[in-house]
Amino acid sequence: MNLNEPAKPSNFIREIIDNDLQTDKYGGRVHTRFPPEPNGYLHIGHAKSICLNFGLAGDYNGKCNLRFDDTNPVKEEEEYVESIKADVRWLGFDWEDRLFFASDYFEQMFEYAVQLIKCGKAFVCDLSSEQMREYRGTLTEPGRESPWRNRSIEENLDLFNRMRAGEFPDGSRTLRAKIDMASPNLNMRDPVMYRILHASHHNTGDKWCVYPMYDWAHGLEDSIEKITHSICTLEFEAHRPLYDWYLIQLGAYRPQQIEFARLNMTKTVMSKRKLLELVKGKFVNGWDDPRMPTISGLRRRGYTPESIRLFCNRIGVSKADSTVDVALLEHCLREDLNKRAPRVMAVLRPIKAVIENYPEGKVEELDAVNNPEDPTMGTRKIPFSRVIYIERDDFMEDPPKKFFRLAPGREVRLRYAYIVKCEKVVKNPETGDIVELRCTYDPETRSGSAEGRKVKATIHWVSAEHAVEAEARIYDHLFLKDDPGNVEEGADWKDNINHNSLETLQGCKVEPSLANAAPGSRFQFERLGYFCVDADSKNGKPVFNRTVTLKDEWAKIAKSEKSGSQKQDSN
RNA sequence: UGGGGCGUAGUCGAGUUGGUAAGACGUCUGACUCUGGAUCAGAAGGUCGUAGGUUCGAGUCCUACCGCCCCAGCCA
Repeated sequence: MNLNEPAKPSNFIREIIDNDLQTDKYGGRVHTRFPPEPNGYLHIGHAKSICLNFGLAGDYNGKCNLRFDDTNPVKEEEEYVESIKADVRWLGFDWEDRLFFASDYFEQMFEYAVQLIKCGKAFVCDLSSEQMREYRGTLTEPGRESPWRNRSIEENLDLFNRMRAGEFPDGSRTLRAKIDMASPNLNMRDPVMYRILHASHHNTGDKWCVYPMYDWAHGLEDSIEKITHSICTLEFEAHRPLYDWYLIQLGAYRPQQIEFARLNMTKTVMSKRKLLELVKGKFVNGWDDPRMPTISGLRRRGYTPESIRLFCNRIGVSKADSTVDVALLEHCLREDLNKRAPRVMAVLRPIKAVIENYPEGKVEELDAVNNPEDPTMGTRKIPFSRVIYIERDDFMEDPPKKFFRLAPGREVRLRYAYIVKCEKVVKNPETGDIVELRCTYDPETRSGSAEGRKVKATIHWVSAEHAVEAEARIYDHLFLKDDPGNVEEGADWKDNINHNSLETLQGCKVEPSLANAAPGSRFQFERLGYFCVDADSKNGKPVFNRTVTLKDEWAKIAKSEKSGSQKQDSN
């Protein structure tokens, strides 16, 4: 895959692979897999894993499988497998003909289990889950062996087959590996391999009523698919001895498990549980709410696959717990969109401006460049007339020193048009609100003319007569704090939700070219930010999601002045 | 507390066989600009968790300590 992306920095996984290639451990092959459980939507943390696994395969001329780890029918649904496939594809990765399901291997896994029983390494246990917990011991005390641990091979075989046949109720028995109840690694204290679950599975229906546990299943899946490097997150580190143990007992092909640190990001939450809670609790409008860190949310927000891949390559891979600043994600987005997004003029909070000395009824078609970063994107015509809308924030009646936009008696350039001067402010006599601005223009200053007068600012505008009415959804971070999960005792992470993370603006005025913009298309609203057409748009009434603002020097100045004056207030 | 991991600038994160610390984001300066965008130039910011030791020399090796994360689901 040629993504035109810079070389990825080295990391400890590449070192392992390089070394394995040198020693010919896997015959020169690199074969990875992305193994999601279809029990939720993918998020940016999964994107890190996807980019890692598919990226490595691509860079080393290997392969990467998409495999659903669907071993728990009570949590998994078809809806999730479809969304996951769509998200991986959207991110730009291709599993070709290698779409697999753990459930495809259930029969084979069962046979492997029989093999383990036959060599005396597994047994059917009748302990209840509570009893098993008691027998397991604690972190500091060894466990005790199950009283069922020494059943004969024949009895184990018989019982295990009858478990499969559905003779026993849920929870009544398990198949367990016979390892070591005194192991300091609790995962090795005779772990459960199969549990009885009379539940129908999204893939196998009611064929099975015993389902394999993760530790038993995962290594087998990797082994069956001849995976070379089985990359997973840090919490599975303590499971690696078990992963290895099963495959060694079976004499099966054994991949190398490698663990890396999962992604955390500021101003958001990443756990499936919390994400689900946000959706179920209606704190957001579904999994694809543009404030969600889900792939579908980011997509709807207007993120590009390229920007997400770029981000994943830039954050690197390591074993240290870390939290990446969301500003880096946003930086990658701007970097990508800056090159590609067509520029367009849109006024989000309009204020009317009448250019008094401009002839009534006259309309000029002015040339505007579509993208100064890319001349091949050409130009377009935009209409200019006597009455226009400008951004309310671009005018201040009593501006501070560092504000150099429009104010009474001051001049600014209207982008692609003329220099205008504010002559008068018209207010509602009752409320004192500014209703409109009366301006004059200098006919000698039309864009492209040889005139060389400089003004301190250029602002965007839309001709009132030609404006298209639009809705804009202004998104901000979903959480107030960098680490929403880090709360005092008794407090809830949801207390950190930013209740102003969505502001819906009606009556926005956008240039006519946007009237029928296709859902999903992305634009830069000049001076404001990048916006993406939402699927809620109707013909002639587009809805825009603000993807991300432009970097805004003025916002920084305004903010620091504000906090400066607050400091003074408190003194 | 038993076991397994991890600790390099505000945040990520490179640091091959020991020769006194890449890069990116963020922050701050300046230049340029018909987007206060982009671009360009530059700056600040690190006792490499701490303390010892080996060595001419240690982020890299040794020892001890400290801190953080994970494991006691018939979840993954």
